[in-house]
Amino acid sequence: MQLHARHDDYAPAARLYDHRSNQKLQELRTSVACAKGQEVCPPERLNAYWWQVETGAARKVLLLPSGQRCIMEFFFPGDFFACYTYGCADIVLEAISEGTVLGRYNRDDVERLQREDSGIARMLRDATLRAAFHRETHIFNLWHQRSTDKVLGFLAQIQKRRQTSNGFLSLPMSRYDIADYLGLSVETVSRALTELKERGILEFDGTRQLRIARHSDDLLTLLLHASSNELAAAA
Amino acid sequence: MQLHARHDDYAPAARLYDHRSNQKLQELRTSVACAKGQEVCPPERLNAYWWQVETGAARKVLLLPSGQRCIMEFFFPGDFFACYTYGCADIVLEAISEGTVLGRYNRDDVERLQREDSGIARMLRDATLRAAFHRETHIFNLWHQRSTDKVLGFLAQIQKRRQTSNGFLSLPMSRYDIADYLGLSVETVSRALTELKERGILEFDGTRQLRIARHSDDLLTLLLHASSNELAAAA
DNA sequence: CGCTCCATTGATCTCGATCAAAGTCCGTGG
DNA sequence: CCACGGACTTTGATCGAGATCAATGGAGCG
Repeated sequence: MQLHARHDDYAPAARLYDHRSNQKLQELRTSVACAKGQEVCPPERLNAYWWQVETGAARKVLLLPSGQRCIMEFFFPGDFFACYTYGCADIVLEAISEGTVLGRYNRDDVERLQREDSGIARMLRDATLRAAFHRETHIFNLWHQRSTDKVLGFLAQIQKRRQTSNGFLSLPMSRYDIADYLGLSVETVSRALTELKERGILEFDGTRQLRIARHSDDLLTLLLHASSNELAAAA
Repeated sequence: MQLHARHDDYAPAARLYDHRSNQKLQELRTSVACAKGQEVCPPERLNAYWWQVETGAARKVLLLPSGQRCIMEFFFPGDFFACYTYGCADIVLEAISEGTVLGRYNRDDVERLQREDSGIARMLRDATLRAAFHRETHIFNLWHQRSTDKVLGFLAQIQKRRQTSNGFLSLPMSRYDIADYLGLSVETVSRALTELKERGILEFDGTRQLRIARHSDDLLTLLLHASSNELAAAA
C-alpha cells in the first residue's frame, strides 16, 4: 500500500505569478474579496471563470431542494480550479473565512491563453489532475462506514494540504461544514473528534486548532493500515 | 435544480476510430481480452497506459489491508480513461464480465500525440472531464445516508451511461460490486433493490436486468427532488 | 449431479441520526 | 470593562437504519 506516495498531489498549486510565463495570465486576474459565508459569485456566472484562492478558504456546495447542503469540495490558498457545473443552478461557491480573497480569471481568456502557451496548458492540466485526486480522496472518505474513519480521512486530507511548519492543523471550516462534507450529522462529527482526542490520536488547542500525536503522524497511512477500532487497541 | 442538464456528460465517449484524426491513435492500440474477474494489467504497469473499454465492463478497485475492496469507478464500452495512481500498488483494474475487451494505449505515445494533434488533446481533456463528473456523481451517491438513496443514485448513473433503446438497464456487476462501490453491505443493497421494486419504482427481469417504471423515468431528478421516503408516500 | 458463486431473507445488535439541552466562543454595544 | 446575543460546539438520551450473523434459495458450470 503506497497511497502515501501521493503526498505531492495534495500540495497546493505553486503560485501562478511565480512563473514568468504566467504574467499574461496574471493580467487577466481580478481579485474578489468576500465576507464569511458570502457567495463568491452569482451561481449562474460560476462557469464563466477559473478561480484561485489567495487567502482564506472556500467551499463548493450543492444545495438540495430538501435544504440539505452537500459540500463537494473545499479550496485552500494556492488551489486553482474551475467549477464546471454545466448549467446546474444550485451549486454555489462560498467563502468560509472572513476576509477570503480569490483571484478570478475569465474562462474564455484562460482557454485562449492555454492554446498559445504550453506552460499554462500544463498548469491547467495539473490543476485538473489535482482536483481529480481530491475527489478520489473524498470518495474514499465517504466510502467508510465508521464515522471516525470518515473524520480521520478528512483530517488526513487537511494534513496533506494545510499542515503548517509547527505541526498544527487549523480548520477554517465549522463542524457543520465537515458534517456536510462527510454526509454525517454535526453531533457525530463532534463525537468522532472527541473520541480521537481521547484515544490520544489528536491534541486540540481550541476547537479549530489541532495536532496529530507523534506516534500517528501520517493519518492516511494510519487509516489505510488499520480500522479505527484496531487503532484503539493499539493505543 | 438542473442537474439533469448533465445528461450528455454521462454518455459514452464517441468511438475514437470514428474520427479520421484518430487513426494515428488507433495505430497505438493493443487489444486486451480478459476473463471475468481477471486483472487487466499488473498493477505496477497500470500507470503506463490509457485504456478504452471495447466490450464488457471493468472496475477500478482499491484493495485495503483489511481485505475490503473499495471500488473507485466502473468503466463501460466507449469509456476512455487513465488510472493515474502514482505508484499506489494496491489499485487494480479488473474485468467484470466474461470476455471483456479493452484497448490499451501507451501513455507516453498518447501524450506525445496530443501535443501534435489538437483533436486528440481535446479528446483527452473531454475524457478527463467526463471522469471528473463521474466522480462527482459518485461523491453525491456516497454522501446520502439512506441506503435506498445511494442505490437510486447509482442506478441513475447507470441509466445515463448504459440505458438501451428498449428502456432496460443491464447490470454487468454483482451485488457485491455495487456494495463495494457504495460502501454498503451486500445484504443492504439487496434489500434496497427489493424495496424499490415493491414501491413500484423498479421492475426486474431476472436479477441483473431491470426497468425504471414509467412515472419515475429520470431517477436523478427523482433523487434530487425528493427523499426516498417522500417517494414512498407518492407511490 | 453436485459444486461454487451469487442473491435473498430473517434476527439481532451496533452505530449514527435525531431530539433536547447545556456550554463555549466571539463580537458588539452599553 | 462587562453584559448581551448569536453562532458554534459539545454532551446526553432515545430511536431507527444498516452491519453482522445465519440460513436458504437460485443459477451457471464442470
